Amino acid sequence: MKYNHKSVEQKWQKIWEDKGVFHALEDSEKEKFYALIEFPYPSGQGLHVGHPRPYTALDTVARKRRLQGYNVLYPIGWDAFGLPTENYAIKNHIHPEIVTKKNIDRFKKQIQSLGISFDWSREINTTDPDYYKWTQWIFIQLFKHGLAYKKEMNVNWCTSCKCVLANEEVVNGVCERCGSEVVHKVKSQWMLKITEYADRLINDLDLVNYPDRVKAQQKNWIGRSTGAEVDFSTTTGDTLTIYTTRADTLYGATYMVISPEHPLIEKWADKLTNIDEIREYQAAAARKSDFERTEVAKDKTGVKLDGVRAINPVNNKEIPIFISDYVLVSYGTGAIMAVPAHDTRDWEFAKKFDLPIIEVVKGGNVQEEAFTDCATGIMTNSGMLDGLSVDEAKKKIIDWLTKEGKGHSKVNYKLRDWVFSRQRYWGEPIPIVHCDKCGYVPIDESELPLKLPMVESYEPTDNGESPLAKMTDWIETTCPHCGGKAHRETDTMPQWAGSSWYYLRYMDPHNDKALASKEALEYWAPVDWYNGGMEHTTLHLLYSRFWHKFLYDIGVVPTPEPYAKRTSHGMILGENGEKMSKSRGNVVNPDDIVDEYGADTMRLYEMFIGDFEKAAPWSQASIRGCRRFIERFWNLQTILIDGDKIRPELESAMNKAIKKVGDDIENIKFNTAIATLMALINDISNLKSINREELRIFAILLNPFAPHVTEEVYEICSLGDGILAEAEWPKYDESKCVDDSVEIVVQVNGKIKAKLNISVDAQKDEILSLAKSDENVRKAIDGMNIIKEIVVPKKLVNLVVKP
RNA sequence: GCCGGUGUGGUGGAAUAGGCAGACACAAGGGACUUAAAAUCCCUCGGACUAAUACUCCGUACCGGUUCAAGUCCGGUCACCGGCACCA
Repeated sequence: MKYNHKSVEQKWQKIWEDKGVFHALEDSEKEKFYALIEFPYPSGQGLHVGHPRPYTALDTVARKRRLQGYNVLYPIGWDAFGLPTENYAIKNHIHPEIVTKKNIDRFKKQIQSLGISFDWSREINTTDPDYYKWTQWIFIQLFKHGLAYKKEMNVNWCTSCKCVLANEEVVNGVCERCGSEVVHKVKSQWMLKITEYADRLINDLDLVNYPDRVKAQQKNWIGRSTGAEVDFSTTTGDTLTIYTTRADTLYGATYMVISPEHPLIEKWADKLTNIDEIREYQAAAARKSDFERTEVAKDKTGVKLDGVRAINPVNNKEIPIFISDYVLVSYGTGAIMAVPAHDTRDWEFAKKFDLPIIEVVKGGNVQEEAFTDCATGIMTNSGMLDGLSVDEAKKKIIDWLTKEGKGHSKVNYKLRDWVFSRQRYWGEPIPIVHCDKCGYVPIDESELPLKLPMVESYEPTDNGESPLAKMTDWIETTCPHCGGKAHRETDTMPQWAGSSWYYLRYMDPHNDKALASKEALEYWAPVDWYNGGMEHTTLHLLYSRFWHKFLYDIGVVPTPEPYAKRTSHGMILGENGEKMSKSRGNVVNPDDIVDEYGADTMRLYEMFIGDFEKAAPWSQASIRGCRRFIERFWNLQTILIDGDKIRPELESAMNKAIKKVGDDIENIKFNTAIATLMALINDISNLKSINREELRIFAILLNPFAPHVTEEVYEICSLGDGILAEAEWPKYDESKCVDDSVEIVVQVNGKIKAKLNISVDAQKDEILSLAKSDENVRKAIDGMNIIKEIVVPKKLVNLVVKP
């Protein structure tokens, strides 16, 4: 009896669709379970085998939860704004809307062939005006609350995309998307004040169940540090404020460094005798691209400011001031006190410019290298701080500075505000107009959505303006505030906008009064389980937590965090162990696998391939093992016998399997869950028979992984009215998970000498005497003194002997 | 440099809370069935020493430690992967 996956899979997919069995229920009394995968970007390349890994994983969880009686929401949609589509549209002279539709159709067909239990009635699309209406609405709320502002600033500019990038989108000095060079440009940009939420984005990580590596990465990115701001007076009478985390080393400051962009330089220009040299250094620093700036192991460079000196507030000593690009204008105050004895960068600089190095913390040899250990050092050469530990000294000096009005404690973050404008066509228009009289004014909410106008050309402009800037008809409008002449914002939102709140829309996707109804939000929020890639940890995941917290603050959503639990899948690599990509020629298309082996085999293999959280190379050969397993399951029909109870010979194995498979699915150990089922089918094959109850349970356990073939067998063998229709996830009996007898290992001095089958409830003495009576053991202990006897019930015996 | 992670057979990978290393698969080799092949079924499968599936020894990146017992815990080293990177 050959298993025909094509007809069986088509049959069940049609039944599921016709009956709408995966539609989440409104107004249900049942407990809810909201599972979420990161919605895909519908690229022109179609799906590759990496996409279904997370989809299948949460599908397995979702299907199991349905069998456990939950009202499950497992939705999908399309994150469809973005550059590749736009670039394709430009090249082929097709409107991006048409390209998007074509790509979505293809993705949808491919995903549907896998039999994932998505609720397609809630499908969303970020480029749909009915959807981006609410993206724009959120932006307006951000604006009204002062969290969106426009600012002239130095931005990252991708030379190939011709578009600004957020800090998060610059990787190793190049564009995250296309790998092209990123340069600095001064432009007026829309910004979102994510920094206002920095503390809560760190602290509230305690409220959620994320993997430690995700939490660590987010904390790292936000980069909170606690230190102090200290005011140094200068010989010009100006105050130079610096930020430091080592206020304790204030007596060791032998010079100051300010960034090349520091505003005091302009102020001091006529007092500086070497201003030409300084200007030259400033210009050189400005010319550097991000790539050059981030290059490692650079030599320290800088120029001394001749004509101005700073005064150390603790001892009134005059010290020189330098400019150097190792001090960043965008962090702290853009100025530092340099303590070469206790900071490696300052040490390098001091050695190069031959500046004094004064030890103020004992414990190292500061002439050889900077001593940066805070834990063990004792203060010295530090007046009032002498003899204190570093921690004590920090506290004392900050108290002193505060009292004297010369400084105060201060928290700083590496996180910067989010650069939110893009000079491209295929994104949400920013719903703001500029009026000469009223400034920036949001359009009236009743005017939403502000639709993208049809344009002739989506080509980005070389002068750095959005393609929309050429649309004079569209740009010219009236001010919603005063009715006077105004013009529209021509930049669009970044791709991250639509994905920052999409999980809310799934809860109530067709609502035209609100982004989702209060009732839907109350019932479904938060997302119970969100799986996604590690690459989104400091981008999408952080952005969406920020937006959610804002929506929480203005009373739109009922929970402080969007996602209760986060898991992360590893990448599926090509057969050669490298990342799958078109250029490497190692891309595997899931369509071919589904066609040849079926969706169930494909799903099973994706889950069996290895630890879900780790990367795993694809192996065409290994798939066959999964197909064999499906066929062995299918062929259980041929050895089916009557019986409505698990037979004693399978009782322990089946109870253990129910327990193990259930636990493993919850703990994302899908590979061992499947291994357990494979081992169970081996046991069953050895018995050469399976009864109806055993087959029924086996089919239900396998169903979340291989939903088609299990339903088919369930139906053919008349095991019930259908797994989805009526089956419940089986329960196990803990008392039946143990065998009557267990194998006990007998060791002598830690070496295995025998294995004994002993009744589980055998007592210590009994086990010992049985162990000692084994012939091999007797030989090993003969003529020796037993000095220790270790008995671990149900596990082992270890006899420690000496001659 | 800092933060996080990983290192186990020919391969992918197993091994609650320190207790039989290699589950479950793939590949390989041998056999059965077959005119033949495919499919299926059975056997072998870390290494050394062996006639042996008998003994014994070695073996979880490397060095050392704790323990009756270490892939697992501790200290150190190396390699690789991911993130951050002159953040004061």
